[in-house]
Amino acid sequence: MTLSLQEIYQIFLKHYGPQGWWPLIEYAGTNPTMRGRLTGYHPGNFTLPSTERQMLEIMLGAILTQNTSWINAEKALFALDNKGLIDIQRLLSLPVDQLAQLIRSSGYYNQKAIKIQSLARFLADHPISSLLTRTVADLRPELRTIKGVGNETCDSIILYALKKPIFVVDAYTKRLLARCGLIEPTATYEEIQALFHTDLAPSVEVYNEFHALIVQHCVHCCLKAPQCVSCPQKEQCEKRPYSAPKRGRSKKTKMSDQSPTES
DNA sequence: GCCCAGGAGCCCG
DNA sequence: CGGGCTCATGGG
Repeated sequence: MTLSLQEIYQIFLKHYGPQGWWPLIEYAGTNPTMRGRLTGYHPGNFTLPSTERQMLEIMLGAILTQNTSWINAEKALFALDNKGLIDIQRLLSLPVDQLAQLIRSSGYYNQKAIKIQSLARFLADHPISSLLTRTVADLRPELRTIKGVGNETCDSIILYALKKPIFVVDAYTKRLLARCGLIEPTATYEEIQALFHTDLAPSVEVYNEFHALIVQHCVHCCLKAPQCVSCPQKEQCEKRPYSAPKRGRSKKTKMSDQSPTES
């Protein structure tokens, strides 16, 4: 018998506990041993973010962590904070190459510098205070016009920065649901998201916690090579095979031939 | 050294 | 509209 999404949520919450997302550096920074961790920043506190500064930090983190471990993204966030750059106007006035160097630890830093400035440009024209009064349906298509804000980043911004109910789907979500037999491996982002929106009543708290729990579960248990022995729902999972989508490395990127026969 | 991480854009059939 | 390629650092 396949589990429902509600049942999976309850099992994960009981097994892993509240995750305290989205991580905010002021909560990590007070205790150096917490840095780089995905959990424990402010578990159970859904009043955050409470300031526009924290909302901007979350939006920046959403871009910095694209296809990148949180620990590397967070280092870049600390670097920006140290320069007083978690600020829309300062981000815009900084030359893009300097911004790129500051966020080097997050990888793809040239692209992410452009993405961050395109986000900042959008926010300069659409103040966060004005975004907070709008509906999800209204917000989504407009945020998607920002360069570097795709499906997941867009929904992370809406849910975690603006605290409006939309479910964030990521590669982990797809892997988990495909293995459990709740979706086909070919399911699209919208199809997977619709499943959550249909089966769960709209709730910022539940969507927040569930997505964070899925990440926790997939990082520690439902890995590329699944560790089913430690899975809290192993009895009900269909354990279908799932091969991860290809990650651009199929062809070797040789930087070795820099100068064949230079004069 | 190798594998991988909370994607997105672009280009192509 | 789906698939392949590119972008890139740092931790395990």
